[in-house]
Amino acid sequence: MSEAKKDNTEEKILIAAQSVFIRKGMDGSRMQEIADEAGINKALLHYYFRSKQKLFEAIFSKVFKQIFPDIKNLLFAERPIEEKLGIFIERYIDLLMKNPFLPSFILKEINRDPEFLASIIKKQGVNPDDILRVFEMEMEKGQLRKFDPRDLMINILALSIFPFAARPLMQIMFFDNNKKAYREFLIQRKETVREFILNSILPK
Amino acid sequence: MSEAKKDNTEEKILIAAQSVFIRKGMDGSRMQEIADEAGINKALLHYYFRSKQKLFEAIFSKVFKQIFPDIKNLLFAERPIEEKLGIFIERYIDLLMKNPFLPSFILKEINRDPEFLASIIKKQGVNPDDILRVFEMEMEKGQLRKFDPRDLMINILALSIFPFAARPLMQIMFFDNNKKAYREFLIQRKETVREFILNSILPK
DNA sequence: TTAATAATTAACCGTTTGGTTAAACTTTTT
DNA sequence: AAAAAGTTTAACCAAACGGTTAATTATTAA
Repeated sequence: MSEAKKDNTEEKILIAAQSVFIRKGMDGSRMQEIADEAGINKALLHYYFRSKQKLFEAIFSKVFKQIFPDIKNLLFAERPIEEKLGIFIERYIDLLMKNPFLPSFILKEINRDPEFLASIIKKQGVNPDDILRVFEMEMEKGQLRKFDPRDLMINILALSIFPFAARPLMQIMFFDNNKKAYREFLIQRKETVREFILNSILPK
Repeated sequence: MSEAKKDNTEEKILIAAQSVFIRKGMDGSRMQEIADEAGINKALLHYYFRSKQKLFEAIFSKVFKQIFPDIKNLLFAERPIEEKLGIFIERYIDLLMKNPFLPSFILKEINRDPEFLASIIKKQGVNPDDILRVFEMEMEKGQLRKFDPRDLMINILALSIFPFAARPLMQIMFFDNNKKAYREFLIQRKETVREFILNSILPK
């Protein structure tokens, strides 16, 4: 029985596990529920991934990569910085609209087990310094107002991610719990955030 | 036995429950751990609060109130809007620095059980429309650039809350996991966020 | 002082949970 | 075709969990 079948089952498990973990987090998820959603026996989960922890680590690593979209190619391209930032923001919010549970999941788990997070980051060779250096270079060239590039990075992430992470609360408070209205708002927001960020960093 | 002793035990439970729930969330918390931290028998928890759910609701309601600080008095004061917003941002970030686990806790739980959240909001009579209306009035007076006041509100919250909610990740990525450096950054940020927001809304 | 009431605990209970085992079934190898 | 290896399942297990019970201790009321 082989690659074909094995891959198939393993993939069914990964898909189901991602769906459950991402919605309920490590603590809130049950192995039985994952097995049910994958349409297999619970023992099979342990046959493919020895423990809940191991299965979770596989999913978290996979999902974590998604939140670092293909930013480097974009960032090192030969384009004006305001264009690059605009494109990044739009793409990032698009990514989140397609994966609305992602922000809440990541925030939950990085707070639950920060040390595990640190080990993942090391393994993946994420290098934020490259990004910060791009900003610093633009500042020196006079294309950007001067300030701590980490603030800029965190501002971009905050403005993009927060409306998804806090969605239920925002939706109730400011949109009468109208799902469609909030969705429209998020689409609009791609432009709003872009303007907001660019307005704050371009030299007056 | 009475008020004195009863209050004392009840309060010990509330303090312990808040400490545990806020760090580990509903799913991650154990009644035994709360009992231990309160220095009492587990059965006492059920004697004072019938179930884990009930105890959690008591804590969540209490904590939830804290994230709506005394904003109304401030907002309806007779002051220039930029002054009011500046003060609000500073106070809010101060509040979060004193309660660093609050953002992650709230975000976790509003996503876990949004309907319970809705019921809490109703009970507490939070009225965000009042706030939005203040912004709209300032726009009509020409004191603020015109745009969706909900964006402004969400931007303020995002910029203030996100650095706390995503703290472990940000600290590792941008600060070499240096706790002190990140703390300094957050203190600085009170000013940064204020400038950032005001710069974005005051008429050019 | 004592009866009644409230607070507190140790021991227990049923269920759920992550995980294991041994057997059955399927595919591959010889 | 039969043995070996890999895959899948039903049944089971021990630990952890939220919650209950019955008895004990402390406080209040008579």
